[in-house]
Amino acid sequence: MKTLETLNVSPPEENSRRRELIEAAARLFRDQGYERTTVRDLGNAVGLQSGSLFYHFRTKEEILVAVMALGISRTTEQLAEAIAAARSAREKLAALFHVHLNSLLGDNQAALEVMLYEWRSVSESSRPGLIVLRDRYEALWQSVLDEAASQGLVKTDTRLLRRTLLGSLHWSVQWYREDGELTVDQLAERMMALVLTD
Amino acid sequence: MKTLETLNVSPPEENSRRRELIEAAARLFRDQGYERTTVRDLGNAVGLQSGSLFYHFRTKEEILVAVMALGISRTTEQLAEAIAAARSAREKLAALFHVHLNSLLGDNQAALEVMLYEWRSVSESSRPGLIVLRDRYEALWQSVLDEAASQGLVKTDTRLLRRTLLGSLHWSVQWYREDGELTVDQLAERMMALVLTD
DNA sequence: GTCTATAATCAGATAGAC
DNA sequence: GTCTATCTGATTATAGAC
Repeated sequence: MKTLETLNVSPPEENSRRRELIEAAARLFRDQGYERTTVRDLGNAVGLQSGSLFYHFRTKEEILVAVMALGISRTTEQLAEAIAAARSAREKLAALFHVHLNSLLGDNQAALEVMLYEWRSVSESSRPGLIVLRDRYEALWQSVLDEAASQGLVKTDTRLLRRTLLGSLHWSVQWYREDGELTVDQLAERMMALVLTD
Repeated sequence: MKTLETLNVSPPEENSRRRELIEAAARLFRDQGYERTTVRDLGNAVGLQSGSLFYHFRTKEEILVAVMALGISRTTEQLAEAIAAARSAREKLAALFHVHLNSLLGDNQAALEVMLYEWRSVSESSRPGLIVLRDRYEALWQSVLDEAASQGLVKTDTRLLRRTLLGSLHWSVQWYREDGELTVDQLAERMMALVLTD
Protein backbone atom coordinates (compact mmCIF):
# COMPACT_ATOMS: atom_id res chain seq x y z
CA MET A 1 0.00 0.00 0.00
CA LYS A 2 1.50 3.27 -1.13
CA THR A 3 1.23 6.17 1.23
CA LEU A 4 0.94 9.76 0.14
CA GLU A 5 4.42 10.45 1.45
CA THR A 6 6.08 7.91 -0.80
CA LEU A 7 4.38 9.62 -3.71
CA ASN A 8 5.97 12.95 -2.77
CA VAL A 9 2.70 14.59 -1.90
CA SER A 10 2.62 16.81 1.14
CA PRO A 11 1.05 15.50 4.30
CA PRO A 12 -2.18 17.16 5.40
CA GLU A 13 -0.66 18.64 8.54
CA GLU A 14 1.18 21.58 7.04
CA ASN A 15 2.65 24.01 9.50
CA SER A 16 1.34 27.51 9.05
CA ARG A 17 4.40 28.95 7.32
CA ARG A 18 4.34 26.26 4.69
CA ARG A 19 0.65 26.71 4.22
CA GLU A 20 0.96 30.47 3.86
CA LEU A 21 3.64 29.98 1.24
CA ILE A 22 1.55 27.50 -0.68
CA GLU A 23 -1.43 29.84 -0.79
CA ALA A 24 0.70 32.76 -1.99
CA ALA A 25 2.40 30.57 -4.57
CA ALA A 26 -0.98 29.41 -5.87
CA ARG A 27 -1.99 32.96 -6.68
CA LEU A 28 1.33 33.84 -8.27
CA PHE A 29 1.48 30.66 -10.34
CA ARG A 30 -2.07 31.19 -11.53
CA ASP A 31 -1.53 34.82 -12.44
CA GLN A 32 1.96 34.70 -13.95
CA GLY A 33 2.55 31.04 -14.62
CA TYR A 34 4.96 28.80 -12.75
CA GLU A 35 7.98 29.39 -14.98
CA ARG A 36 7.60 33.15 -14.93
CA THR A 37 7.33 33.28 -11.16
CA THR A 38 10.75 33.55 -9.51
CA VAL A 39 11.70 32.44 -6.04
CA ARG A 40 12.24 36.13 -5.35
CA ASP A 41 8.59 36.81 -6.24
CA LEU A 42 7.58 34.06 -3.86
CA GLY A 43 9.72 35.42 -1.06
CA ASN A 44 8.34 38.92 -1.54
CA ALA A 45 4.79 37.67 -1.34
CA VAL A 46 5.31 36.28 2.14
CA GLY A 47 7.95 38.67 3.44
CA LEU A 48 10.94 36.36 3.22
CA GLN A 49 14.23 36.52 1.39
CA SER A 50 14.43 34.11 -1.51
CA GLY A 51 17.03 31.97 0.19
CA SER A 52 14.80 31.41 3.17
CA LEU A 53 12.25 29.55 1.07
CA PHE A 54 14.62 26.66 0.81
CA TYR A 55 14.36 25.98 4.48
CA HIS A 56 10.70 25.07 3.89
CA PHE A 57 10.96 23.46 0.46
CA ARG A 58 13.86 21.69 -1.15
CA THR A 59 13.14 23.04 -4.64
CA LYS A 60 10.84 25.43 -6.40
CA GLU A 61 9.11 22.50 -8.04
CA GLU A 62 8.26 21.08 -4.64
CA ILE A 63 6.20 24.21 -4.06
CA LEU A 64 4.35 23.66 -7.30
CA VAL A 65 3.52 20.10 -6.36
CA ALA A 66 2.30 21.22 -2.94
CA VAL A 67 0.05 23.83 -4.56
CA MET A 68 -1.46 21.29 -6.89
CA ALA A 69 -1.97 18.69 -4.19
CA LEU A 70 -3.73 21.23 -2.04
CA GLY A 71 -5.96 22.36 -4.90
CA ILE A 72 -7.19 18.95 -5.87
CA SER A 73 -7.40 17.58 -2.31
CA ARG A 74 -9.46 20.46 -1.03
CA THR A 75 -11.85 20.24 -3.95
CA THR A 76 -12.23 16.50 -3.48
CA GLU A 77 -13.08 16.97 0.19
CA GLN A 78 -15.69 19.58 -0.62
CA LEU A 79 -17.25 17.40 -3.27
CA ALA A 80 -17.36 14.38 -0.99
CA GLU A 81 -19.15 16.43 1.66
CA ALA A 82 -21.63 17.85 -0.82
CA ILE A 83 -22.41 14.40 -2.20
CA ALA A 84 -22.89 13.01 1.29
CA ALA A 85 -25.34 15.80 2.04
CA ALA A 86 -27.33 15.36 -1.18
CA ARG A 87 -30.67 13.55 -0.96
CA SER A 88 -31.12 12.50 -4.58
CA ALA A 89 -29.17 11.62 -7.69
CA ARG A 90 -30.20 14.94 -9.10
CA GLU A 91 -28.79 16.82 -6.13
CA LYS A 92 -25.55 14.88 -6.36
CA LEU A 93 -25.31 15.78 -10.01
CA ALA A 94 -25.80 19.43 -9.16
CA ALA A 95 -23.04 19.17 -6.57
CA LEU A 96 -20.54 18.27 -9.28
CA PHE A 97 -21.13 21.56 -11.04
CA HIS A 98 -21.46 23.78 -8.01
CA VAL A 99 -18.44 22.50 -6.13
CA HIS A 100 -16.17 22.44 -9.13
CA LEU A 101 -17.06 25.91 -10.36
CA ASN A 102 -16.92 27.47 -6.93
CA SER A 103 -13.56 25.88 -6.35
CA LEU A 104 -12.20 27.05 -9.69
CA LEU A 105 -13.78 30.49 -9.92
CA GLY A 106 -14.05 31.36 -6.24
CA ASP A 107 -11.91 33.97 -4.56
CA ASN A 108 -9.16 32.08 -2.94
CA GLN A 109 -8.92 28.88 -4.88
CA ALA A 110 -6.13 29.54 -7.34
CA ALA A 111 -4.61 26.17 -6.48
CA LEU A 112 -7.03 24.12 -8.56
CA GLU A 113 -6.40 26.23 -11.63
CA VAL A 114 -2.67 25.68 -11.22
CA MET A 115 -3.33 21.93 -11.05
CA LEU A 116 -5.09 22.11 -14.40
CA TYR A 117 -2.78 24.39 -16.32
CA GLU A 118 0.77 23.83 -15.06
CA TRP A 119 0.96 20.09 -15.46
CA ARG A 120 3.83 20.30 -17.93
CA SER A 121 6.13 21.83 -15.33
CA VAL A 122 5.76 18.85 -13.00
CA SER A 123 8.68 16.44 -13.18
CA GLU A 124 8.05 12.82 -14.07
CA SER A 125 8.88 11.70 -10.56
CA SER A 126 6.27 13.95 -8.99
CA ARG A 127 3.42 13.03 -11.29
CA PRO A 128 2.28 9.71 -9.84
CA GLY A 129 1.28 11.23 -6.52
CA LEU A 130 -0.77 13.93 -8.19
CA ILE A 131 -2.36 11.44 -10.53
CA VAL A 132 -3.58 9.44 -7.55
CA LEU A 133 -5.26 12.55 -6.16
CA ARG A 134 -6.77 13.45 -9.50
CA ASP A 135 -8.10 9.92 -9.97
CA ARG A 136 -9.83 10.04 -6.61
CA TYR A 137 -11.60 13.18 -7.64
CA GLU A 138 -12.63 11.79 -10.99
CA ALA A 139 -13.84 8.57 -9.38
CA LEU A 140 -16.32 10.63 -7.37
CA TRP A 141 -17.52 12.19 -10.59
CA GLN A 142 -17.86 8.86 -12.29
CA SER A 143 -19.99 7.35 -9.55
CA VAL A 144 -22.35 10.31 -9.50
CA LEU A 145 -22.69 10.33 -13.28
CA ASP A 146 -23.35 6.59 -13.35
CA GLU A 147 -26.13 6.95 -10.82
CA ALA A 148 -27.60 9.88 -12.72
CA ALA A 149 -27.51 7.92 -15.97
CA SER A 150 -29.21 4.93 -14.36
CA GLN A 151 -32.09 7.23 -13.50
CA GLY A 152 -32.22 8.72 -16.97
CA LEU A 153 -31.03 12.15 -15.94
CA VAL A 154 -28.11 12.18 -18.37
CA LYS A 155 -26.99 10.16 -21.37
CA THR A 156 -25.43 6.77 -20.76
CA ASP A 157 -21.98 7.37 -22.25
CA THR A 158 -20.82 8.43 -18.81
CA ARG A 159 -17.09 7.95 -19.23
CA LEU A 160 -16.96 10.31 -22.16
CA LEU A 161 -19.49 12.52 -20.45
CA ARG A 162 -17.18 12.84 -17.45
CA ARG A 163 -14.30 13.92 -19.66
CA THR A 164 -16.29 16.40 -21.69
CA LEU A 165 -17.93 17.92 -18.63
CA LEU A 166 -14.66 18.34 -16.80
CA GLY A 167 -13.24 19.99 -19.91
CA SER A 168 -16.20 22.36 -20.08
CA LEU A 169 -15.84 23.32 -16.46
CA HIS A 170 -12.06 23.73 -16.58
CA TRP A 171 -12.35 26.03 -19.55
CA SER A 172 -14.67 28.38 -17.69
CA VAL A 173 -11.67 30.12 -16.11
CA GLN A 174 -10.79 31.40 -19.55
CA TRP A 175 -13.99 33.33 -20.08
CA TYR A 176 -15.97 33.64 -16.84
CA ARG A 177 -15.97 37.16 -15.38
CA GLU A 178 -17.06 37.81 -11.85
CA ASP A 179 -18.59 41.12 -12.89
CA GLY A 180 -20.56 39.53 -15.71
CA GLU A 181 -24.23 38.64 -15.83
CA LEU A 182 -24.02 35.26 -14.10
CA THR A 183 -23.08 34.28 -10.58
CA VAL A 184 -21.03 31.13 -10.24
CA ASP A 185 -24.03 29.19 -8.97
CA GLN A 186 -26.23 30.42 -11.79
CA LEU A 187 -23.59 29.32 -14.23
CA ALA A 188 -23.50 25.91 -12.58
CA GLU A 189 -27.25 25.53 -13.04
CA ARG A 190 -27.17 26.49 -16.68
CA MET A 191 -24.26 24.19 -17.44
CA MET A 192 -26.10 21.34 -15.79
CA ALA A 193 -29.21 22.13 -17.81
CA LEU A 194 -27.21 21.61 -20.99
CA VAL A 195 -26.57 17.95 -20.21
CA LEU A 196 -29.90 16.97 -18.68
CA THR A 197 -31.88 14.69 -20.98
CA ASP A 198 -35.29 16.23 -21.35
CA MET B 1 -10.07 49.28 -40.60
CA LYS B 2 -7.33 47.43 -38.81
CA THR B 3 -5.17 45.15 -40.86
CA LEU B 4 -3.56 42.01 -39.57
CA GLU B 5 -0.15 43.65 -39.79
CA THR B 6 -1.06 46.44 -37.41
CA LEU B 7 -2.14 43.79 -34.95
CA ASN B 8 1.29 42.17 -35.07
CA VAL B 9 0.05 39.01 -36.67
CA SER B 10 2.19 37.47 -39.37
CA PRO B 11 1.12 37.92 -42.96
CA PRO B 12 -0.04 34.81 -44.78
CA GLU B 13 2.89 34.83 -47.18
CA GLU B 14 5.59 33.44 -44.92
CA ASN B 15 8.85 32.62 -46.61
CA SER B 16 9.82 29.00 -46.24
CA ARG B 17 12.48 29.48 -43.60
CA ARG B 18 10.08 31.34 -41.34
CA ARG B 19 7.41 28.75 -41.91
CA GLU B 20 9.80 25.90 -41.12
CA LEU B 21 10.77 27.62 -37.90
CA ILE B 22 7.17 28.19 -36.91
CA GLU B 23 6.27 24.54 -37.43
CA ALA B 24 9.26 23.36 -35.41
CA ALA B 25 8.50 25.85 -32.67
CA ALA B 26 4.90 24.67 -32.51
CA ARG B 27 6.02 21.14 -31.69
CA LEU B 28 8.59 22.26 -29.13
CA PHE B 29 6.24 24.69 -27.41
CA ARG B 30 3.55 22.05 -27.24
CA ASP B 31 5.83 19.37 -25.87
CA GLN B 32 7.94 21.40 -23.45
CA GLY B 33 6.03 24.62 -23.02
CA TYR B 34 7.07 28.03 -24.32
CA GLU B 35 9.06 29.11 -21.27
CA ARG B 36 11.01 25.87 -21.06
CA THR B 37 11.95 25.95 -24.71
CA THR B 38 15.14 27.92 -25.28
CA VAL B 39 16.20 29.68 -28.44
CA ARG B 40 18.98 27.08 -28.59
CA ASP B 41 16.37 24.33 -28.72
CA LEU B 42 14.66 26.16 -31.55
CA GLY B 43 17.90 26.62 -33.44
CA ASN B 44 18.78 22.95 -33.05
CA ALA B 45 15.42 21.87 -34.38
CA VAL B 46 15.99 23.63 -37.70
CA GLY B 47 19.78 23.38 -37.93
CA LEU B 48 20.62 26.97 -37.06
CA GLN B 49 22.66 28.61 -34.36
CA SER B 50 20.55 30.37 -31.78
CA GLY B 51 21.75 33.80 -32.85
CA SER B 52 20.59 33.25 -36.41
CA LEU B 53 16.98 33.02 -35.33
CA PHE B 54 16.97 36.72 -34.67
CA TYR B 55 17.43 37.48 -38.31
CA HIS B 56 13.97 35.97 -38.89
CA PHE B 57 12.21 37.08 -35.72
CA ARG B 58 12.88 40.06 -33.54
CA THR B 59 12.15 38.23 -30.28
CA LYS B 60 11.30 34.78 -29.02
CA GLU B 61 7.81 35.95 -28.24
CA GLU B 62 7.29 36.93 -31.87
CA ILE B 63 7.77 33.24 -32.70
CA LEU B 64 5.12 32.27 -30.17
CA VAL B 65 2.65 34.72 -31.66
CA ALA B 66 3.36 33.43 -35.16
CA VAL B 67 2.75 29.85 -34.00
CA MET B 68 -0.56 30.76 -32.44
CA ALA B 69 -1.71 32.81 -35.41
CA LEU B 70 -0.91 29.93 -37.73
CA GLY B 71 -2.74 27.43 -35.53
CA ILE B 72 -5.98 29.33 -35.29
CA SER B 73 -5.93 30.64 -38.88
CA ARG B 74 -5.40 27.24 -40.39
CA THR B 75 -8.16 25.73 -38.31
CA THR B 76 -10.53 28.54 -39.22
CA GLU B 77 -9.85 28.00 -42.92
CA GLN B 78 -10.49 24.29 -42.63
CA LEU B 79 -13.71 24.84 -40.76
CA ALA B 80 -14.94 27.41 -43.27
CA GLU B 81 -14.31 24.97 -46.10
CA ALA B 82 -16.05 22.12 -44.30
CA ILE B 83 -19.08 24.29 -43.54
CA ALA B 84 -19.28 25.44 -47.14
CA ALA B 85 -19.27 21.82 -48.30
CA ALA B 86 -21.91 20.69 -45.81
CA ARG B 87 -25.43 20.17 -47.15
CA SER B 88 -27.43 20.41 -43.93
CA ALA B 89 -27.36 21.96 -40.50
CA ARG B 90 -26.57 18.55 -39.13
CA GLU B 91 -23.55 18.18 -41.39
CA LYS B 92 -22.34 21.63 -40.44
CA LEU B 93 -22.66 20.70 -36.78
CA ALA B 94 -20.62 17.58 -37.38
CA ALA B 95 -17.97 19.68 -39.10
CA LEU B 96 -17.38 21.62 -35.88
CA PHE B 97 -16.38 18.47 -34.05
CA HIS B 98 -14.45 16.79 -36.82
CA VAL B 99 -12.41 19.79 -37.90
CA HIS B 100 -11.58 20.91 -34.38
CA LEU B 101 -10.53 17.49 -33.13
CA ASN B 102 -8.54 16.65 -36.22
CA SER B 103 -6.77 19.97 -35.98
CA LEU B 104 -6.03 19.51 -32.30
CA LEU B 105 -5.23 15.82 -32.18
CA GLY B 106 -3.85 15.33 -35.67
CA ASP B 107 -0.22 14.66 -36.42
CA ASN B 108 1.24 17.98 -37.30
CA GLN B 109 -1.07 20.47 -35.74
CA ALA B 110 0.69 21.37 -32.53
CA ALA B 111 0.09 25.03 -33.26
CA LEU B 112 -3.54 25.04 -32.18
CA GLU B 113 -2.68 23.44 -28.87
CA VAL B 114 -0.10 26.13 -28.23
CA MET B 115 -2.76 28.74 -28.95
CA LEU B 116 -4.95 27.23 -26.25
CA TYR B 117 -2.40 26.61 -23.54
CA GLU B 118 0.32 29.28 -23.78
CA TRP B 119 -1.87 32.34 -23.69
CA ARG B 120 -0.27 33.64 -20.51
CA SER B 121 3.11 34.03 -22.20
CA VAL B 122 1.72 36.42 -24.81
CA SER B 123 2.44 40.07 -24.03
CA GLU B 124 -0.44 42.49 -23.72
CA SER B 125 0.52 44.22 -26.93
CA SER B 126 0.33 41.02 -28.95
CA ARG B 127 -3.01 39.85 -27.65
CA PRO B 128 -5.43 41.97 -29.68
CA GLY B 129 -4.33 40.47 -32.99
CA LEU B 130 -4.75 36.95 -31.73
CA ILE B 131 -8.10 37.76 -30.18
CA VAL B 132 -9.36 38.92 -33.57
CA LEU B 133 -8.38 35.59 -35.07
CA ARG B 134 -9.95 33.65 -32.23
CA ASP B 135 -13.17 35.64 -32.49
CA ARG B 136 -13.44 34.83 -36.19
CA TYR B 137 -13.21 31.17 -35.40
CA GLU B 138 -15.77 31.35 -32.64
CA ALA B 139 -18.13 33.36 -34.83
CA LEU B 140 -18.19 30.42 -37.25
CA TRP B 141 -19.08 28.16 -34.36
CA GLN B 142 -21.80 30.46 -33.16
CA SER B 143 -23.53 30.66 -36.53
CA VAL B 144 -23.52 26.89 -36.95
CA LEU B 145 -24.85 26.31 -33.43
CA ASP B 146 -27.59 28.91 -33.92
CA GLU B 147 -28.73 27.20 -37.09
CA ALA B 148 -28.64 23.81 -35.40
CA ALA B 149 -30.66 25.13 -32.47
CA SER B 150 -33.26 26.66 -34.78
CA GLN B 151 -33.82 23.19 -36.20
CA GLY B 152 -34.03 21.61 -32.79
CA LEU B 153 -30.80 19.65 -33.11
CA VAL B 154 -29.29 21.12 -29.94
CA LYS B 155 -30.48 23.12 -26.97
CA THR B 156 -31.13 26.80 -27.44
CA ASP B 157 -28.62 28.22 -24.96
CA THR B 158 -26.12 28.41 -27.80
CA ARG B 159 -23.72 30.98 -26.39
CA LEU B 160 -23.06 28.88 -23.34
CA LEU B 161 -23.17 25.78 -25.46
CA ARG B 162 -20.40 27.17 -27.65
CA ARG B 163 -18.21 27.81 -24.64
CA THR B 164 -18.81 24.45 -23.01
CA LEU B 165 -18.27 22.56 -26.25
CA LEU B 166 -15.05 24.35 -27.02
CA GLY B 167 -13.87 23.58 -23.50
CA SER B 168 -14.75 19.92 -23.94
CA LEU B 169 -12.88 19.70 -27.21
CA HIS B 170 -9.82 21.60 -25.99
CA TRP B 171 -9.52 19.31 -23.00
CA SER B 172 -9.34 16.24 -25.20
CA VAL B 173 -5.61 16.79 -25.70
CA GLN B 174 -5.16 15.96 -22.04
CA TRP B 175 -6.55 12.46 -22.27
CA TYR B 176 -6.94 11.34 -25.88
CA ARG B 177 -4.47 8.67 -26.93
CA GLU B 178 -3.89 7.84 -30.56
CA ASP B 179 -3.36 4.20 -29.68
CA GLY B 180 -6.59 4.01 -27.70
CA GLU B 181 -9.91 2.52 -28.70
CA LEU B 182 -11.28 5.51 -30.62
CA THR B 183 -10.15 7.20 -33.81
CA VAL B 184 -10.38 10.97 -33.86
CA ASP B 185 -13.44 10.85 -36.11
CA GLN B 186 -15.16 8.29 -33.91
CA LEU B 187 -14.53 10.51 -30.93
CA ALA B 188 -16.02 13.45 -32.83
CA GLU B 189 -19.19 11.47 -33.49
CA ARG B 190 -19.59 10.42 -29.91
CA MET B 191 -18.98 13.89 -28.56
CA MET B 192 -21.59 15.24 -30.94
CA ALA B 193 -24.05 12.58 -29.83
CA LEU B 194 -23.75 13.87 -26.28
CA VAL B 195 -25.21 17.25 -27.21
CA LEU B 196 -27.87 16.20 -29.68
CA THR B 197 -31.37 16.63 -28.28
CA ASP B 198 -33.19 13.37 -28.78
C1' DG C 1 21.45 34.52 -44.30
C1' DT C 2 24.28 32.31 -41.12
C1' DC C 3 28.16 32.03 -38.03
C1' DT C 4 31.07 33.03 -33.85
C1' DA C 5 31.57 35.26 -29.79
C1' DT C 6 29.86 37.58 -26.18
C1' DA C 7 27.24 41.11 -23.63
C1' DA C 8 23.93 41.72 -19.99
C1' DT C 9 20.92 39.84 -17.03
C1' DC C 10 18.63 36.76 -14.23
C1' DA C 11 17.59 32.15 -12.50
C1' DG C 12 17.58 28.45 -8.64
C1' DA C 13 20.06 27.02 -4.99
C1' DT C 14 23.78 26.97 -1.13
C1' DA C 15 26.73 28.34 3.06
C1' DG C 16 27.34 30.21 7.16
C1' DA C 17 26.26 34.04 10.47
C1' DC C 18 22.81 35.31 13.71
C1' DG D 1 13.91 30.11 11.01
C1' DT D 2 15.63 33.89 8.58
C1' DC D 3 19.20 36.82 6.63
C1' DT D 4 23.17 38.17 3.76
C1' DA D 5 26.08 37.10 0.32
C1' DT D 6 27.20 34.62 -3.41
C1' DC D 7 28.02 30.57 -6.55
C1' DT D 8 27.03 28.53 -10.88
C1' DG D 9 24.95 28.18 -14.86
C1' DA D 10 21.50 29.47 -18.21
C1' DT D 11 18.94 32.83 -20.84
C1' DT D 12 17.68 36.26 -24.61
C1' DA D 13 19.59 39.15 -27.63
C1' DT D 14 23.38 41.77 -30.13
C1' DA D 15 27.69 42.84 -33.05
C1' DG D 16 30.43 42.13 -36.58
C1' DA D 17 32.87 38.74 -39.66
C1' DC D 18 32.01 35.90 -43.60
